[in-house]
Amino acid sequence: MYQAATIKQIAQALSVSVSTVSRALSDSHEISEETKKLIRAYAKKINYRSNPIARSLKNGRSNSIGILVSDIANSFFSQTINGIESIAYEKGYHVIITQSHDSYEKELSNLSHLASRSVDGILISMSSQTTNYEHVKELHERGMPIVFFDRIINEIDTFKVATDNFKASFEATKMLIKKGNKKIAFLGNAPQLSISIERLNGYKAALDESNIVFDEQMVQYCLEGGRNVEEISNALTYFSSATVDAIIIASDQVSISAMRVLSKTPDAEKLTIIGFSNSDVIDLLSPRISYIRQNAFEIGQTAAQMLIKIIESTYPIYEFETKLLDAELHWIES
Amino acid sequence: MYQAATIKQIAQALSVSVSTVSRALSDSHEISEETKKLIRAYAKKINYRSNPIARSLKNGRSNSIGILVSDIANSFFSQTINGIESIAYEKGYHVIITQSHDSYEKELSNLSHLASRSVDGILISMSSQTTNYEHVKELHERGMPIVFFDRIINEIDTFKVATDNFKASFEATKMLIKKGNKKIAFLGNAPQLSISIERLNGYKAALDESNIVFDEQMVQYCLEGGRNVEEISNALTYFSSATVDAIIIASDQVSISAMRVLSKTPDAEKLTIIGFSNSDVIDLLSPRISYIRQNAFEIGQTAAQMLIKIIESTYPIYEFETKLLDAELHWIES
DNA sequence: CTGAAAGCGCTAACAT
DNA sequence: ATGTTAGCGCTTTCAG
Repeated sequence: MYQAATIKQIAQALSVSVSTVSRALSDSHEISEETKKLIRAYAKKINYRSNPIARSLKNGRSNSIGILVSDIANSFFSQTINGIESIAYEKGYHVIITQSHDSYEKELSNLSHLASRSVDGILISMSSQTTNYEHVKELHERGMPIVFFDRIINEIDTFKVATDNFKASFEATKMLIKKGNKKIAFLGNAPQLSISIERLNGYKAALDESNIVFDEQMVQYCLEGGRNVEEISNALTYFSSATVDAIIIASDQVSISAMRVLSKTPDAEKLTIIGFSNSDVIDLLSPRISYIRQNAFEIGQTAAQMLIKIIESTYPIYEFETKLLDAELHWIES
Repeated sequence: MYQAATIKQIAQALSVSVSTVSRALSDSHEISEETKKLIRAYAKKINYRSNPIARSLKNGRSNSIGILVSDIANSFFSQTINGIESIAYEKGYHVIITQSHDSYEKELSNLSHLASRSVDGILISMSSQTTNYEHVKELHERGMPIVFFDRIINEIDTFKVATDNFKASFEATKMLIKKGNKKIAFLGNAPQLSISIERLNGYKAALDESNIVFDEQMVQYCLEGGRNVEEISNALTYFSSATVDAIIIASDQVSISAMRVLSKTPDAEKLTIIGFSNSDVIDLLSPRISYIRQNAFEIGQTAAQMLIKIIESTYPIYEFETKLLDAELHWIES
């Protein structure tokens, strides 16, 4: 097996103490330039690299952060992760990615896995099947730095980053109205998710502003977050039979799954669809779909910056900010 | 700050020694059932979790494996990662994912990052811009367990897993020929990649079997692996002007980018396209494209199993296997 | 069956 | 300017 060099070996080889080596390598001012040079040269020669695990044990920090998302195959999340990584890397942190696949059980086990002190903080986007937040609360109360992004929860007071979902949904709905659609339906992810609630509120507000009466029947949810195509198929069939003009789809995965269903639906062109999606091929799908693209990369960057701020803060932080970023509406004339 | 419970605390609280606690928690046979029960109960009560960093330092293993892929947003890779995770999780390993974004520099720094972070082994799919393999060789020679998947290299003797690219490409080309296409072009990723070479060979063999003379002019490569749309656009324009009947696209990312270009090309329907792709919406794109879907999840699982086998092997391994998995050809009649 | 003690590699307070 | 020592949390001989 591969045996890495240690400061002890360097110390013995040069007949100095380990502390001298340690200090020399961290460029301490209390070591003479000569010895520093000597030690650095030898360290380089035997290709010494400091053991991060030992250092972690010593100073109680692992210099790694955990990420919990529902699915990395989801374009929104893979883009967010790229944003997170760009900041983490720059600041010297490793990133450990875990996926809940929208399962509460998986979320639970991933969080406890991450929490067992191997990460300095966690970036969380909630699973769509989670309705009980005790596990996150406990983690937070025990002092684990946490930042929520995308699917945030109000129950915990910390930094949060997301798209301005209300605004994005409001504007999308207004656009649908402006284009002459009368009967507009809303198809969401699980109802307790922040993204579902905020996007529904934006939708309602837009209807309201145009004096369209909100109709409870025009709202359907996908409890399994778009994984279950049948769920979506049922909702779409229901909307069709209710002679809906347009649908706003409030989730990336649901948008894609809905497109799959619609591609096999004869009269799909009659429906105007606008969906939240960060898929890089959303504009190539048929039938055509207008879409709302979130600023995923920047959401990731912001979340990572916030988390590292908490981790590196010497004093406890009591003032937390919730940052909302604008999304882009891409209207496709059909 | 968050302070985790330690075995020391348990020991003091129950007036036993730390070693007793350690042994009790690892279910050693030399501890009485009574004390075990007592200790486990208290450990559970204060929510004790063993500190993996301390354990790593002690036994020289981190129980984590590193992954290096070009891009997690690529469906093939996100599916592969899911396969890797399923095995890793089951066997008690953490997974640290890094992306090269097909850059040689990034690959270099990620690998040294992973190595110094003391992962127990690394799963590698080479960047398309890498032509010098010294960095990987050195890592391997220093004893780091490595398994290559998808984009493998011959220069290093270890376990490897990939699609049977020759066969997949051979069959796809045969299908194109069978469907009456005469002039068949090949569009690949970077030419030194194993996936490019093997798929080109399969293409050549199929032409050969049908007595079609191989024409060097009918082969184009994308040096930037599909990131640069212009590169692809040029290749496609070139093929068009050469009145090609069909194109086989030998890379996931290139397939998607090519579709983007073709969606804006007037006579795109005249071309028959067949591309390697694991995108979950490939069948919804327009124009229609036939596709070769790799068994990504299983590739990931196999690679992870191989790596863990190396890591956990007590004796050095000298016999290495290269496993090739079949892909599925999805022919779409247009 | 249980305890004492060493040590994994590193840092830092406390000597000298 | 350099050395000594203790200790981070855990496992594992070695001693009872």
